[in-house]
Amino acid sequence: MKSQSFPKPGHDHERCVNSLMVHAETVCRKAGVRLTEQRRRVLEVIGRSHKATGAYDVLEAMEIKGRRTAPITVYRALDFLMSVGLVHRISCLNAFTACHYRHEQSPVQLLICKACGAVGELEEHKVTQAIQTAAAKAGFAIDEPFVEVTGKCAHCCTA
Amino acid sequence: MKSQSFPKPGHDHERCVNSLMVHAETVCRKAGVRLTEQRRRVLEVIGRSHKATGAYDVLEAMEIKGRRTAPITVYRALDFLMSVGLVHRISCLNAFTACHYRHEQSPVQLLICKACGAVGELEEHKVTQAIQTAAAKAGFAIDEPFVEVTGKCAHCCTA
DNA sequence: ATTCGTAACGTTATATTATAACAATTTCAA
DNA sequence: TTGAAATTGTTATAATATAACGTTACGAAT
Repeated sequence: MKSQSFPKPGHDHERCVNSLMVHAETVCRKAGVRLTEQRRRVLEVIGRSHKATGAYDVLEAMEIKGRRTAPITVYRALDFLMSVGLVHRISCLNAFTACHYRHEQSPVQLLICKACGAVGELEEHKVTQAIQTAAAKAGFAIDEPFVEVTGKCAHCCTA
Repeated sequence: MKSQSFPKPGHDHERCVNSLMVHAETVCRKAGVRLTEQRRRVLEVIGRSHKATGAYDVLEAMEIKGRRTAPITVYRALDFLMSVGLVHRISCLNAFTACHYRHEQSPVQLLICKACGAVGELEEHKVTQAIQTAAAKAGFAIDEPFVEVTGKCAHCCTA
């Protein structure tokens, strides 16, 4: 799998999800943390699309026979998944997206298509470096750089 | 006033606020939009510090003799102020900060000090360009790039 | 100066997103 | 197997943001 990309419309998404879940197992095993049932379910729901998913959307999708779990359950799973780099938060939308690539933990740039809702993940070191340089000039020590770009993806541009 | 910077601790903040309000008048006059009393009050409150300010903090600060305006009033003013570039939204904090510089409308990078809460504003074209280049490679047409960097400011680093 | 259309604001209600606090359960290792 | 820590359940509530609709203020055109 590529280390960065925008999701192609019509790609084999089932493989995509399978790969995501297998990867998740690997990541958690290596880190010595537990990918529990709840966490797996939350990741599966978010991974079903490349779109931004709200916490309450996840909640709804996890509903079984009218029985829904509490919001806190989803938020706890999300916090865990973000801590291991399997999910990205999209602040400007108050939403989340699964990390479908292998850039675990390193800074990512998110591209958010306003037309189709898809979220692309980039890992451009030049962007990160430019931010690092700019921050350093101001004497600012970076903890985490969040880059979220709204716009129109290639597919929606041509369509 | 510099076009970009991190607020110096101990700077003359009163001048800072005065300058902000004068600038706001100018911007609005030029744009042919109205800096009404409510909008002015909201901007004044936000401009009082270089920190991130929540909408409900503004609400509280605007309270006169126990009488507070409705949240929507603040949000409407914030939407207006953002539309003319006098206020920046800080998505990762669900908060807002006054724009103390003169980079109206062009993309800005926000530096958020986790120690003292101060927010710095940069306008580094290299950052914007790096994002532009990266997005272009992915065929993505940028609408707006949000860059929010958390960390520790120069003053807090040495303190 | 009047009036008329639009922009701004007031008012009430509610939607959406996120967390607190504490009890019960599960897990894994000693 | 038992005890500490991690996870989850349960209930309640906090924090952030918007909808809908009526009223007022403003400014341009007559």
